[in-house]
Amino acid sequence: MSEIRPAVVMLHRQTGSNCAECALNPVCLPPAVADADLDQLESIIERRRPLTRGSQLFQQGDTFNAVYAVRSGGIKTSLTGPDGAEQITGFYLPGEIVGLDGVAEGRHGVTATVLESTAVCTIPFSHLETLTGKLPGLQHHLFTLFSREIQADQQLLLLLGKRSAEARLAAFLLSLSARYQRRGLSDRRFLLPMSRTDIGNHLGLAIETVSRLFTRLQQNGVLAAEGKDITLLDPAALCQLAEPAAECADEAGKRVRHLS
Amino acid sequence: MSEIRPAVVMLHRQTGSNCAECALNPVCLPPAVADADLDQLESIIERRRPLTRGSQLFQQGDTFNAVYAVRSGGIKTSLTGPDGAEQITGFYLPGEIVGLDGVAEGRHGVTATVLESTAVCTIPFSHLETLTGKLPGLQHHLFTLFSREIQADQQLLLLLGKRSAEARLAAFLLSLSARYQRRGLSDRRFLLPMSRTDIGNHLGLAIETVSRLFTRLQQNGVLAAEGKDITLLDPAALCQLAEPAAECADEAGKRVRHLS
DNA sequence: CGGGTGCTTGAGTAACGTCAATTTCGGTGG
DNA sequence: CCACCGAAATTGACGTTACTCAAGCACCCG
Repeated sequence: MSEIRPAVVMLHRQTGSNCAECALNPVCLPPAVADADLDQLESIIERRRPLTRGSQLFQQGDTFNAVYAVRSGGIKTSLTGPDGAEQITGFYLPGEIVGLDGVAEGRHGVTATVLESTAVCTIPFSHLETLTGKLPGLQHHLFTLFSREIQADQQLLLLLGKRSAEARLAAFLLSLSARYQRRGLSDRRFLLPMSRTDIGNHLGLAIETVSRLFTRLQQNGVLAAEGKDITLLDPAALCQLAEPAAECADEAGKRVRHLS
Repeated sequence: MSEIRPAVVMLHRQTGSNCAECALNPVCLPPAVADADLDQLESIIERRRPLTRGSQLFQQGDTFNAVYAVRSGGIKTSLTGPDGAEQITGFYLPGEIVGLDGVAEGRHGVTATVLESTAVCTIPFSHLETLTGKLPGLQHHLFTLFSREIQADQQLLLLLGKRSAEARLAAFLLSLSARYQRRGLSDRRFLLPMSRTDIGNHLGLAIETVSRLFTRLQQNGVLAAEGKDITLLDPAALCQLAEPAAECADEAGKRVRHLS
């Protein structure tokens, strides 16, 4: 419909074949490593050919060998209960690290599934661990990544435990927006790498509820959605919805109240 | 009513004034450290006088300096949204480590509040980090602790996203039971260190719902509750409730179906 | 003994889930 | 390029779970 293509695709070929050239450098592992040590890090990283939609990086219960940096595309991690109920615990965008949960028991606690054609860097954890022993900066950075994962999960707990369906979806979209912006992409328009079903699952909502919410947000002029192509028309309003009674950063001095 | 006192109190004076003597040794930091190196670990640990109920170990937003090992008592961590909504993200029992989330931003992402008279070991993180650089076993154990925290949060996500109120409470009680057992205490009878309000908050339920559930579980003979003194009469039934359609370890060969 | 806090119980309701019927989209082969 | 198929998404009607509001009770601490 529009001539402008969403910005997501831009990133694909900017990720070079080594860390120094990689466009994701600032949001991945390397920032904590001095240039001189970068080749040590690189020597342990394996790059595989792109994975196709629906394939799995690892499954819940698999022995834990490596963590994975997403180079392009997207990954979801999900947890299956004994009764078969599945909860998507997170979505991982380029530059983010998947699989950190597996260290504890030596087995992965979640299943990692590819959302769209996706390239990853495989980082064998035992090698990484010996390297962190030598590079204090890298060790600290790895602690930071663990810690960030914990904080993300806890933010989601707040969302699932205390927020309305509307607030959950609003917060989710804002989170994606911020993460795209951090990678130098548009924070106003982006392509959702996941289905509505996945969004609903992740937010603890029925898919029908998610669908109705998208419809409502469009009716209220907060966003425009053409399938997975999302444009945030009024981020401030979205923020109001996400965090009732919070002071949101407003762009044009307007305050927006709860929409019916 | 009964002559038997709940087992929780037993632990209090078994925690010696150093790691080697500490009864929690197997569930805390030291298992990964050779005896020869234990004094190095001890040298960085500070032991404070016990904290009183309601006091705070740290607050959300405080600069991150240390992590804390619970020696006796109990701690809750909670996250407050911009609108004031509060979500309790976890409860920490003796031997568990609080504060790992703070590494990422250098500030604590949660507030840690004391539930009952509680003693902690303060472990300055910068010191711990230099030590982990020297002791690979300790480094790995620390990664494990991070990872375990992530897995706990993700299990809770599954609970909040996919389970009924009844299943949430059942799973919560079983989790506590297992953790007490791990510390050599009774898995059948224990004292809840937290209030019903806290339980409700943690599980994303209204306090009235929690209260009603306790009543119902007692009517069904699954457990007996006298205030915070809980006795699990039928753990297998509780497990059935926690994980619909799962095969629970049953003690007497009886299968229990969903109770109305 | 009083006041407060925490817990229980009941009645009414709202938010969200379930079920079901269409419609749209994306991929595939003719 | 178009026709077709299945999966994904939308929309509506209805049902249920768990929340809210409200009242009463039990317990702890001063």
